[in-house]
Order: sequence, then C-alpha cells, then structure tokens
Amino acid sequence: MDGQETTEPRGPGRTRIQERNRALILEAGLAVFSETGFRGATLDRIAKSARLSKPNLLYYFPSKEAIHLALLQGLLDAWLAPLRGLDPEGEPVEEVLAYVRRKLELSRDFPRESRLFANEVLRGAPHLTEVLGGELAALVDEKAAILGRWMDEGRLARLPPEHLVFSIWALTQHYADFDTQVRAVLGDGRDPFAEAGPFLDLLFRRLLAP
Amino acid sequence: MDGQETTEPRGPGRTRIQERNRALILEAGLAVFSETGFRGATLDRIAKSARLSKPNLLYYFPSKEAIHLALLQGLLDAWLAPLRGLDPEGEPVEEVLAYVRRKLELSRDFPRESRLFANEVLRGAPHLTEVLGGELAALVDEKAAILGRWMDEGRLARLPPEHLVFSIWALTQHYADFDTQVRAVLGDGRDPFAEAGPFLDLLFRRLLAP
DNA sequence: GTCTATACTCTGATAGAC
DNA sequence: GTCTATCAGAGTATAGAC
Repeated sequence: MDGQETTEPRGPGRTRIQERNRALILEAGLAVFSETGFRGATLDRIAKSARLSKPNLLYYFPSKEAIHLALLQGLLDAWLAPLRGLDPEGEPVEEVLAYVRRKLELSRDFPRESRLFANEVLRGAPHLTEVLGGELAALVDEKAAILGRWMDEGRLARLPPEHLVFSIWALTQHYADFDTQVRAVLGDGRDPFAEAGPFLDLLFRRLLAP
Repeated sequence: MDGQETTEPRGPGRTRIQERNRALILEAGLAVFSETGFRGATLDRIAKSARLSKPNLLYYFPSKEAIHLALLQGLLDAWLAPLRGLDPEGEPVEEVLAYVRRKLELSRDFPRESRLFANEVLRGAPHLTEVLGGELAALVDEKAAILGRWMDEGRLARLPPEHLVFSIWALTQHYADFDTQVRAVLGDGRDPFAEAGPFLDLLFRRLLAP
C-alpha cells in the first residue's frame, strides 16, 4: 500500500534489501491472490511477478500462507480506518456521507485489496475468523451505538444501524469487486467511480434524512 | 437447482443413471467451486463430494472447465429471471420492490450459486465475458429504459437507472457473498435475511418515492 | 542472501481391463 | 459405465552450494 523505504521504519534487524524484497513479494502476492484467491494462487506466479526465485520467496516468508496472512493483516487497518473516523461529535448525515466517500475512494484506489478481502470472506474467511468476530464486530457495535443515538435524537432516519453499515460496505465494494460486470453493463467510455460518487451521495442523503 | 429426474425432461439419449450422475457432479461442483473458486477447486474434491471416481467424473464431463461452464450456464437463467420479470405495465415502486425481494430470496435460497458467480466476476469473468457484455448488458439496457421512463413521468425518483440496478445487486448479493462477515457482526441468534428483508424494503421505498 | 537442484505431493487427464 | 493404474506436469517446500 506504500513503498517508501526511506521514511518507513524497518523491522528489527532488517536490511534495506530485505525490506525491499519483502515489499516486492507482498506487492506480487496482492496481485496474484486478489485475482485467483488463496488456493488458486501459486508461488510460481508470485515469484515470477516479484522477479525473485521461488526459494528466495520462501527465504522471506516461511510459506504461501504466511504471505497471505501478512497481506490481510496489513490491509485491515487501512480498511477499517474510514469507519473508525466516524465522529460522534459531528453532524450525523454529513458524517455518514463522509464515511461513504472515503470507503468509495478505497474501492477506487485499492481495488486489489478489496478483491483480496472479498475472496477471503467468500471462502468463509478462514484466515480472518478472529478478526471478524473480534475487532470488526466490536468496531461495528461501537459505531452502531452512535448511529442509534443519532436516530433516537431524530437527527438521522430510523434504520437498523448494522444493516446501514452493511449497505455502505456492499454499495462501495461492489464497484471494486464487480468492476468487470459494472464496466460490461456501462460500456466503454463511462467512468464507474465518477458516476458512483454522486449516486451514492444522493442515495444516502435520501435514505438518512430524518 | 433441482433434482426431480422423474418430471424433468432428459437430454437426447441420456439414461436415468446418466442424468442422476450429471446432477450429482454439478451439485458437487457447485459446492467446491463456490468455496474456492475455479483455480482453487480440484477434481479430486469434486469427485469425493459426488462419491464418484475421478475418471468417472471425466466420463460425464470432458474437463474441469466443462463442469464450471455447465454450472454458470445453468445459473444464468435463474439469475436474470427476477430482472426479466420487471413489468413495464406495473406500478413503478412496487415493481422495483418486488424485484428486490425476489433477488434477496435468491441470495437466501441459493447462496452457493451467488458465490460461484461472485468468484467468477472477481477473477475478471473469463468464462462470462460474452454473456456480461451481451445478454446481461442488453437486459439492463432494456430495463434501465423502463426505469428512466418512469422517472420522466415522475412516478419514480430520478436516479441513474443502471446504478439503481447495481445497488440492488450489491445489496442483495452482499447477504449471500459476505454471509460470514454479516454473521460475525450480528452475532449468533440473529437471522440476517429476516432482518435484511424489511430493511431493503424500507431503503428502496425511501429512495424511490418520487 | 540468493541460487540450482531436487524431494515429494497433488493435479488434470488418459489407457485399458472388466 | 465404472473401475484401477498411471502419466506428465505443476504444486509447495527443502537441501545445500556459492
């Protein structure tokens, strides 16, 4: 998700080369895993994409699974950041709209990360069970409580708060995960994300107006 | 999607056993492909699930790809039927709501089919390119025109019609494809689909009211 | 730190007996 | 129609030279 080795602090005892190669492998792994899922990905293709030999890959990561886990871990913070940013002190409708916008930007700017995540959840999320039931569920609970309070105060239309969150996830991620289908329907020359922005803005404004 | 060999017409020159085994293989293929995607699925697992030997599998289908293609083909009609059912003579809001309901029922009753489809589109839909750009795009164009007409007549809120369709797909399929995540957030003892029904009803009623 | 070579398993697919 | 046996290739991972 970034590549600045000069500013990024290095792990304990890691040389610049090691940092660089780890980054190369993660970048390659992201490309391959997001396309074919965990089981469909092969070390051969990751190695080729990273321009490293297969054994060299396994010098940096003990296994294929380790690469996958490292990617998912690194992804999660960035993925949950927009929801974390929902400010209980803010203006309700605008707060939710800002969340929708940030989430749509993630879909636009990091579609491979979105698909990596989608692939994992589709499988039943074997590498994410603890996170989904723990960190994620807790975060949604916390923010759902805020949304519920706003609804009680009449500052937001009454809706099941968790499903409101699901609807934001579904609508924004759809443009990354189903990109192929969206483009097939819209045809060439149209920009799905440019159209999705105003559409989702309008949708949630209508939905949430108290 | 069904199993009644007695009422279902048989293909040309197929015995009852052949029909039955083909159905067994497709059922097993659906289970495996929907979990791990095309590349992640193996003939071994499909064979085991169908309780047939691997060569016997390949007696009925010439290749792994053929099983996958047969599944996708069989799926598409059922998948597009709800949208086809959108009646230009009906009452606009109720027509769209009926479509949403039928689509959500598909997600609830055929989640594996939904995930099979999601897996394929996530990969870039190599086995569906013609269909997406052809049949699907044409159907959406046709129905988008109807929606646009209703909007012109002031019987439906003005929205980009294609994105309205995308939003229906995204919101209904989310409950099948991200079932793991939804359940992790909601916790045990809650029924995602029972809650999603009224929620989506409310959402689209608010969104579409002229 | 990186490579070649290789062990060993799994995978899709075929041959041929019954 | 179904099975056992088997193939060639791809898969993950390791050993060991440099």
